[in-house]
This record gives sequence, structure tokens and C-alpha cells, in this order.
Amino acid sequence: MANQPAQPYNLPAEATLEVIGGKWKLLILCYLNCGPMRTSEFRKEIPDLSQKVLTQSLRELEEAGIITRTVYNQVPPKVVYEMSELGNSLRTILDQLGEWGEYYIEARK
Amino acid sequence: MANQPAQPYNLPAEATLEVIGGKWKLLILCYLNCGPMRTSEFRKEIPDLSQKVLTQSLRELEEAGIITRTVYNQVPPKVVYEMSELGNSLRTILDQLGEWGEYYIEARK
DNA sequence: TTCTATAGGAACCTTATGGTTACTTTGTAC
DNA sequence: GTACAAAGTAACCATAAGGTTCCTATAGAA
Repeated sequence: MANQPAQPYNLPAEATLEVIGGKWKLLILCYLNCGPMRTSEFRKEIPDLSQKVLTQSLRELEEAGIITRTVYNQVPPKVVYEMSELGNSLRTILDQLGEWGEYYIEARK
Repeated sequence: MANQPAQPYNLPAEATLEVIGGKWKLLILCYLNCGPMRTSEFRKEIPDLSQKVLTQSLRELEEAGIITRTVYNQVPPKVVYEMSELGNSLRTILDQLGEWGEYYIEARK
């Protein structure tokens, strides 16, 4: 139960992994990279992703400032998620992770 | 207990995160980026990293083909770890993760 | 007036990951 | 012959992350 140090990371790169890490966040960001999405659209596109983990992941991405959440005051509810400025700055990284992943999968065959 | 699908990833980028993910792997790779290291050197440099998690992480990186392990047949034992070719191909990614992490930490202040 | 659609919360369980402690092996130095 | 060094392994525990099921609110449609 030690207090958190001023800088909780050994390396800045860990901050990046903390933001995009987790089982589904990359996939969520990948969809948002193509444009805004509502919750129900995520549910249809990624049926294996449970409601709970979806909203949890979206909340964390929102708190990290990577995506924005817009609530339309209507019934039934409508909530739209999209990339923020900060989120867009991640694009290069996401692309590179994908490229190296392809290379790696190929190299391991 | 479902069988693994042919491709266990939704995205190739997930393969990358699987390789470098975990609490200590980035740090380990960061040290190896500067040159070969023996186990005892890791223990001194990263005292918060337990023996168990260290060897476990090194094993996984080795299985991923990212690092190599060389055992010298002597007593007391001597084991040296270093980056492989494949490991070196990760360098750009690691750098970018670090750069974005710095940017992000700054942007969040 | 009952049903539907949408987004989410609450309670609970399971598994993965990380951490701790104690033990092992074996040649050399004291 | 005892102690030490290096690189582990084994058994165990704690916490985090992910997953399941059921519940809620509310306007309009049937």
C-alpha cells in the first residue's frame, strides 16, 4: 500500500502502453479511426466485447483524453464516441504497431 | 476452454503488444538495447523486479525470438542475454512509444 | 397498456499476472 | 568441510483484469 511515486513509470513508453493496453482498446481505437461510433454500433461490430468491458474501456480512453463522448438528450438514448485531437496524435503509433505486428507474425511462421 | 482460432488476434498490432506488454518487459528491453546483460546485472539495476518475474519475462522474450540467451558452462553459472535481429527491429517502435509517452505526459499536465 | 430500443449500472465470479519465500546445484576459496 | 556465488525452480498468495447476468429509465409504437 505504498504511496505512488511522483512519476509512476520507469519509462515514458509505459504511459503509452497504459493508454492503449488492455484486451480491446486497440480494436476500439481502430474503429474510431474510421469515424465516430455509437455504443450500439460497437455492440454490433464487436459482439465478443461485453457491454461492461466496452463502456469501461471507453471511459478509460475518455479519461485519458484520447476520445470524446457526446450524449444526445433523447429517448432512447444516443451517445457518440470519436477521436480527440490527442487521439489523432496516436495514429502513427497505431500504424507502426500494426506494421511490426504483421512483420512479426510473418517472421514467426 | 474454446480452441484458439487460427489467428488469435483481431489486429496485428495486438501481436506487438503481446510481445512487449507486461509490467517489466519494456524496461528489460531498454537495458538490452544498450548491450548484453547478465542476470545478476538485471538484479542490481532493477531491484524492484523479482527474480521470478525477471526470468519469466526473459523466457517469454526469448520464446518470442526478441532476445537470445547464452549459457556459459561454468560455476557459478553465467548467463548472458542480448537482443536478437528481430529484437533490433523493434527499436523504432520502442522509440516511438517513448516519444508519444513523453508528449502525452506533458499534454496531460 | 404493454413492448421495444438504447446506454448503462450492480453484483458477482473466473482467470491472468505479479510477488514472496524457501530451496537447489556445484565448483572454488577459506 | 563449510560457506559462498549465480541462476534458477517450486509452492504459494494477492491483486487486477476481464466476463456474465440481471436490473434500470423512458418516450413512442403497437
